[in-house]
Amino acid sequence: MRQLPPLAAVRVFEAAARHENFTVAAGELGMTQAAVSYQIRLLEQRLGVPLFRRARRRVTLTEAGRRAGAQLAAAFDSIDAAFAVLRAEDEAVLTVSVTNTFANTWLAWRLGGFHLAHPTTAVRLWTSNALTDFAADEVDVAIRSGPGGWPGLAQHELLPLDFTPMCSPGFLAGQGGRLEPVDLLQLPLISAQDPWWAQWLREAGLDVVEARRTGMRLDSQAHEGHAAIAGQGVAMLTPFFWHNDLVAGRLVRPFAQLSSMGEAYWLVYPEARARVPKIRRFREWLIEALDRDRAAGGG
Amino acid sequence: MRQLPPLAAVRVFEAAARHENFTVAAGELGMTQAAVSYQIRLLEQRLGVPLFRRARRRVTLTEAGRRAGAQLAAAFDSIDAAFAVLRAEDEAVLTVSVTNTFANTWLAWRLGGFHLAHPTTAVRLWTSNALTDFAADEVDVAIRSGPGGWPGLAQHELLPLDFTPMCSPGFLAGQGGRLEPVDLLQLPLISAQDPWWAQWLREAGLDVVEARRTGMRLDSQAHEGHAAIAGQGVAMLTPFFWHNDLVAGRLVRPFAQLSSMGEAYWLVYPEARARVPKIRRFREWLIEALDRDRAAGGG
DNA sequence: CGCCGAGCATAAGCGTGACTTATCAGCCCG
DNA sequence: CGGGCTGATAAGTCACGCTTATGCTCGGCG
Repeated sequence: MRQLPPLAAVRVFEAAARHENFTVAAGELGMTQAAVSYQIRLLEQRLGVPLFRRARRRVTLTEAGRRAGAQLAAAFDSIDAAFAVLRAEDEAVLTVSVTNTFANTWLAWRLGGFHLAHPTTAVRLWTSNALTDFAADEVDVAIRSGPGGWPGLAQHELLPLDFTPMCSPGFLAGQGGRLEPVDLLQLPLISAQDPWWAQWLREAGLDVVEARRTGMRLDSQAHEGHAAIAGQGVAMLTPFFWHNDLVAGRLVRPFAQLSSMGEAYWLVYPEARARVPKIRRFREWLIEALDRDRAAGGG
Repeated sequence: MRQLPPLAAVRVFEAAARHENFTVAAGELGMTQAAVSYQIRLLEQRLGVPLFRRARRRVTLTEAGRRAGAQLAAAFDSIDAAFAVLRAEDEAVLTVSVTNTFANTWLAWRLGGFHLAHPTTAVRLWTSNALTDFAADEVDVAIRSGPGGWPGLAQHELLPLDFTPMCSPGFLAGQGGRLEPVDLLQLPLISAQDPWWAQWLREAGLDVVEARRTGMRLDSQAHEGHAAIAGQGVAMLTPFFWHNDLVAGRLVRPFAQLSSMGEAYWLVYPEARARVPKIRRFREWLIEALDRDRAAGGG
């Protein structure tokens, strides 16, 4: 029966022994010098043997420490090797399946921040509006809209998918500078067949019998928004995605009413991979970046 | 740069892989089955790979798990070996230097409990009234009386060393059934030269000019107490040590006054060995056993 | 000679995640 | 069909590993 010391302390000692320098070891392990000092002392007290000699503002290994350190380095290499085969997959590349809209209006502009925070992990964006088959597509995480509740997937709600009509300032001026909901029935609506229109108009008190089939139909809110900016009509957009364009005056939002179909944007990935480091890092960065944006007043 | 999973989880997995049984692994590691299940799941989520197949009320290793498990077993053996040389000292024997008094009146009667709790650690008692040289005597821990404050030693106060006169019931009857402090000056005092007598009598309001040199002198409270039980006179004893004899009526305590010279009994050992497992186990058992005794009303 | 920076030790305080307890669910067996 | 093994799961607790802040010592340098 083995009688191992606490492995956290052992790991710290191995790093400290390699460098013969607590501060450097702390840096390697991503912790503070004080923590290293603490763990080493713990281990020494447990063994009853000094592992380092403290002298003149520096530490040197004792003979006992040197021998143990060398053997531990090999042991940890072995542990590392044991798991290396299991994570044969590329830890350096994270593949994100993401809708066109989210990629264009938000993610592409922020991804630099992730790379700054985690220089060793490259992100590959895979824009697709279809639901992801994680196994087949070699996708690590997906950003999707929907009602949530996918089985076998961990999910994090990113933002509620609400919407309101928007158009270009020029377009609005052409309509006399202001609009009532009822006016929309006469105006060119971008992707008018989208159920969002019916929902919003219904909530505005207008009884819409049938969806209008006329006008342009685009397959992504990103395109719809750009069409609206170009003055082609009124688009039903999610304010969060168009915050910058609203602030910059490229888009205006004639109505306060904000509707929703109960959907949201989600970050999802297989539950079984919830703690894969690259996935965890991306999740934490994404949620924090969104929080920051919300605190700053929108997208 | 290595990218190791949390080592606590790795250690649990190694044991679980060896047994292919979470409950048994939990037993080996001294934790609950729930904890093992938790750690395995953590590890699997981190690797993104199932290590066990759950089927029919039992777990079997997956191929990935089997390979990793085998390699980990070797790695932990290596870690164990790295420290084995350092703890060349005998983990199976704990040497306790202890005063005659404490050994006879308390420790010897309780030691069985320690052995029950820790069957693999044998305790060797080394009774000696001299202060211990831990290095020279190959003593692990010492139980000593004194004022405390030894440099380089960790210390735990066990009990205050207070004292009061005691004698046998027969002896007391021979004196008319009750005593006043002043009577003591005429009676045979056991180890009358002991400064405890002067201290107690002074606190009782009697001015003792010189220590009495007559009567028997014994070198240990254990012997003094037994002499008192034998009716040889009045001894100055620590109630905690003689609780059983007081309850059983072998000794009586004529006075409520309890004096002290500010000393106490201490458990001490070198600070550098504070976390050596056998020392830690003994410390925890000893302090708990004393607490239990105190809760039960004395030694 | 005195100041500063590098390096480790130490104290205090905090947050979290590794545990425990309790319960449920599946399966085997008598 | 119930009892006795398994493991999974949920909730709640507590230890302890970590951070922050500070002190100390030593060496280098102007």
